[in-house]
Amino acid sequence: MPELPEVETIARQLRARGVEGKEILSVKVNWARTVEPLPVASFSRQVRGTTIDKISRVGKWMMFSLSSGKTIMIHLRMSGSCSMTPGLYDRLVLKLSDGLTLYYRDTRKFGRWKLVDDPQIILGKLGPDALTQRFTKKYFRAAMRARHRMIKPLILDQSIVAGLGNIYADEALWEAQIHPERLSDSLGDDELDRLFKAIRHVLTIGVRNRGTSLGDGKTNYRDVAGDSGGHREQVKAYGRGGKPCDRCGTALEKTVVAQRGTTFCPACQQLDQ
DNA sequence: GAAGACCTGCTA
DNA sequence: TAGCAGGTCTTC
Repeated sequence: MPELPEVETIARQLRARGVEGKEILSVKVNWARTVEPLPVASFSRQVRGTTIDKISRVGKWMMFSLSSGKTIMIHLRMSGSCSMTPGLYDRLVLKLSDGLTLYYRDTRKFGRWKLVDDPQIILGKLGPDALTQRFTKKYFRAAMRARHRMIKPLILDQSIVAGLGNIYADEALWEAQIHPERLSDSLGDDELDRLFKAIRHVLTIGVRNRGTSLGDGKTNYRDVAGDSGGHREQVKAYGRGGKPCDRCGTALEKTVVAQRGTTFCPACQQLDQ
């Protein structure tokens, strides 16, 4: 669930709540596999007593830089979130100085907290973050042309561009009017430029709206305050199968592309170009 | 490119 | 009760 805008929202809110600069007084791990590497005891021992100097984000990774020189790298996967108040499904709890407590919540238990010496070992495998200057039109064109793959799974590939997940991929393709199964090396300059712009646009709007949440259940994204994010009303494609396209009124189609649920407009996003 | 694994909760 | 879900990794 959490993609770039949701992770960015959480990172910003943790900063706003003063988590940076706090000492970690204690660590409680309720689901052992959240933590890597195991065992939990050594994770806790290495983290306790350090200060969270800085919170940052690259792609869907959030990093806590610790005063020890180590880094906690957090990946929320499908259902991870952070809160300053306790709740069901808290898998890891950090007691911080000044009376703050950070609760890591994760219904499906897929998320990970990795303690690493060097974040680059993980970040080095990622393509440029979609909202940084490193992600350029020129890079994007070349990366797409260099491959012969369906465009949707390609823009979901974090080693090519970091940050997009299933929702924003569908949104970007809808906005650029490109069929999700078009082959990457069949796209013209104008189409690639449109998609490049759309990727940046949907993510930027997503951040501005503090992320997206669909449905109302416990498994959905929540920000640090427990809010569901304001981007939900802005979604044009994802989860709108059968509903009319905002652009042309044609019923949106729900299919499966590369094993992922995919919604697109069969009129605006054509396969044969 | 596809399928299975990791998990739980919600919807049909 | 079966099938599905925003992510990634491993193994064909």
